[in-house]
Amino acid sequence: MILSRKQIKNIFLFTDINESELEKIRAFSTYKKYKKGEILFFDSEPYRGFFCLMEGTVKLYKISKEGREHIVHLVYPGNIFAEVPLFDKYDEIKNNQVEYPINAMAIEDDTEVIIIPSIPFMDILDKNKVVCMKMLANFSKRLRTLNEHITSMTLQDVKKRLAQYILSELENFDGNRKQKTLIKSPKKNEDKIFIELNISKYDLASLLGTILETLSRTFKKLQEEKVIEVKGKRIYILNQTKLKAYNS
Amino acid sequence: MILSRKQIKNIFLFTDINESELEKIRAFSTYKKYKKGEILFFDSEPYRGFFCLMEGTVKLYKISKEGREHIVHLVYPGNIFAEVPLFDKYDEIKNNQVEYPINAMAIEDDTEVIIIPSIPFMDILDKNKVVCMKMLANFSKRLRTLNEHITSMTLQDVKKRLAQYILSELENFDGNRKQKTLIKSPKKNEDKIFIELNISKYDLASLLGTILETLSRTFKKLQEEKVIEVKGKRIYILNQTKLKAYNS
DNA sequence: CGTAACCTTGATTAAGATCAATTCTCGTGG
DNA sequence: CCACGAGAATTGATCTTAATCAAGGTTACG
Repeated sequence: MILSRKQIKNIFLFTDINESELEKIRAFSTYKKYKKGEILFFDSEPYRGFFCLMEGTVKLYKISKEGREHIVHLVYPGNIFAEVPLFDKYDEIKNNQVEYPINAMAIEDDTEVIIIPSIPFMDILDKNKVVCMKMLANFSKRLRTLNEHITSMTLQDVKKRLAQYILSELENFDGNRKQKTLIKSPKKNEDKIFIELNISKYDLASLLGTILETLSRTFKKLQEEKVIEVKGKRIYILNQTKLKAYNS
Repeated sequence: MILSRKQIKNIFLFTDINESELEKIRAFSTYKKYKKGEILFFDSEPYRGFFCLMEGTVKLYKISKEGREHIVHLVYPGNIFAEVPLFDKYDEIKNNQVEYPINAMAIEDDTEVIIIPSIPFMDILDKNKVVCMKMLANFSKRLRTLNEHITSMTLQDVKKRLAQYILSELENFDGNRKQKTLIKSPKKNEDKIFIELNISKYDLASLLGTILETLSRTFKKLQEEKVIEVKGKRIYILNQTKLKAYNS
């Protein structure tokens, strides 16, 4: 299957590109579809280009020697990933000496991607200042996210991190997310605001730098404090003020 | 004081730029010198441009509500910092609505910087593809570093993190560091390899995501295991194999 | 309606933070 | 050259958070 140019324009990196360049991209990229749980690439696997996510969700994660997993980043449609090696290891890429720096797994069924090979892409980049600037903006955003991620891992306990996560889900997604999720949350039902978790609790634990059991207990604590109410994947916000207070 | 063009060329971002552009940069940038412990900017302070480090060392760090500090990044001469807002908040910069996302402190005497204001710099960037590509490479490198940082914070205990730090100091600095440090370490003395810590143990603890007391105890453990020997700022490596074994 | 995946709960342990008291080191002035 | 004092580092005792181990419960879905 080949994607239409229109679909490719859904990737933020390519929204402002002209039709002929778009056609080139379409020509040299490959399309793939994954089921939930399938691996896109492993850490240390040979690098074969970067990914654009069209549909679904992808987790980027590391695994420790002992087998514990930590999600470094969640990717939503319209965004790209595994683009880092392009710019600091370009010479090695030409000699096929580069590896993916992380693991990537689809965590939804029907996760669709296009894979863009490095060399033709660098050609596009070379001719398109807009793409260049968008890539810079992309990196800036990611650095900001990662900085916040580090800060919350090192300076905040699990309860605070969870509170922060719930709040970030609540305060309407900054364009990182697709419509689908936007519609889902936050919503009101019987006068209660709620969010709908779009990842498993296992993945949420891993994203918050903890384990499933601890997450479960932390949810319980927040419920006991009448801050939230957990019903399966739905989390009702009972006291937003208190929730915000956790993070100063 | 104004820096010479030659000095500005020491900044990796500007090594390949032409003389007239260099002169422009020199003209609109300001020079500053700091003593150990002085603040370059605080988290949330109004953004007034990015920094190029000429001499000394700068720590970029966050502080928790409770007062605990975590160093997110150490900057060495030749490198730039606080450049992130340029690319994801440029419009807000024009309206003076942007803040520094982190704290920056000089941790050496005679720390010298130049400060580059945003708007004229974006002009330079717009006309110089090389600068653009270097900025991309810079971001890639930083993302890689941050990824590793997160991974070690979340998946490794303090002993492993310390071992990793010592090893990274040992395996000769990848250009991030200036000559000075390169000469200092690693060295041999009475047939023993050693490194010389170039930051205080307080800062090292903060960089490793722990506190001084825990760092001290961890050094002790590594000494008891005959892996290293600590003499003030000097760390002798007694068993490099064992040191490497900690990180798989 | 049965099974697998997902999640919760309890008991125990371990790592590391906190609090508190010294000790060490090194630069400065007498 | 020595003494003093401040900042830096060490050590001990205790407490807290979260990981681990183990078992049981829930939910979704064929």
